[in-house]
Amino acid sequence: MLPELDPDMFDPLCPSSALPIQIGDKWTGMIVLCLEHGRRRFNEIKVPLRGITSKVLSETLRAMERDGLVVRTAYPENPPRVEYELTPLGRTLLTLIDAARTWSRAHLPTLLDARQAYEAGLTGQPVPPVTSPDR
Amino acid sequence: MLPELDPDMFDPLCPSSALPIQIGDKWTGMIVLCLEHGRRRFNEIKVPLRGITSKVLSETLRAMERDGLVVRTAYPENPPRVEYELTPLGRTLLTLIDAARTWSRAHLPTLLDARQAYEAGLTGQPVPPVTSPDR
DNA sequence: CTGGATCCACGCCGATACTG
DNA sequence: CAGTATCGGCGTGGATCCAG
Repeated sequence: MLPELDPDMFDPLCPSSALPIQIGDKWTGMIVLCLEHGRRRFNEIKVPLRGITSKVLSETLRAMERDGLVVRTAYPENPPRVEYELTPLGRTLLTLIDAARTWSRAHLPTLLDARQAYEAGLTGQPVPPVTSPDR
Repeated sequence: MLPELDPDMFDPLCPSSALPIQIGDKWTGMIVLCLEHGRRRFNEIKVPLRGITSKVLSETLRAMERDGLVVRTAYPENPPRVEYELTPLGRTLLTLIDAARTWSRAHLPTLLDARQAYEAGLTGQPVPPVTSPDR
C-alpha cells in the first residue's frame, strides 16, 4: 500500500508564502503534491494541510474535479469512503510545481533578503550587506 | 527608443484568468511582461493594464520594488518622471512566465473543456465529445 | 467519515477625489 | 505626471454546527 502522507510535508516555517508563484488557489498546489504518488482519501489529504477545514477542502477538490484535475470516486459503503486521484491533466501541473520549486531554491533567498533590507531601510536601521546569487 | 507598449498586449478575451498558475498578485506577471524589453514610465505601464487604477499600480510596483523585482528611478524634473526597470531577480520570473504560457498552450483548452462539460452535466445537458491532448 | 449549511472576518482592489 | 487618501464592495476562506 501507499505510504502515509508525512504530516509535516508542508513545513509551516517554510517561507513559501512569499513565493511569487501560485498554482491554482491557496491549496491546489499542495493538494496536487498530496496526490502525486497515488489516490488518497479525504481525511488523508487533510492531514498535511494543517488546519484546512472540511468545507474549504471539499470546495477546492470540487473545483479541481470540475477543471478535470482530479477524479473523485465515492464507494457506497458505511462509513463512506471517497478517494481522489490526479488525472493526466492534473499530473501536468507537477512539472510547473517543480519549476516553481527550482526557482524558489535559486532565487527566493534573494527576494527575502531584498524584502528585509527594504524594511530595515524604512526604519532607518542600516543593513548588513548580503551576498546572494542575483543582484 | 523603445517601441511603445501595445495597448492590446493583454487580450481581455484571453482566458488566462482560468489559468491555474499565477505570478505574484493579480498584476505582477503582466507588469513583468511590460518591463521585459526595457525601462518604462508609470503611465506607460498603465496603458496595457486596461483599467488598473493609479493606486493599485503604485502599490503593486512598490511591493515589487520591496522584493527587489524592479528598481524605481525618479527624476527631479517638472513634470515629474519616474521609470521602472526589472532587476536581474525580476528577470528570472520571465522563465516562469514562459513555463506558464507553455503549459497554457498545451493544456488550458483541456481544462476549459472539462469545465464546460462539468457545468453542462450539472444542467442535465448532454455534452458533445471533445478531443484534447490530455484526458 | 465526508461533507453541506451558515455566518462572519479580513484583505484585495476598484471608484473617486485630491496633491506636489 | 505620478502619485496619495479615503471609502466601500465583494470574494475567499475560517469557525461552527449539522447531516447522511
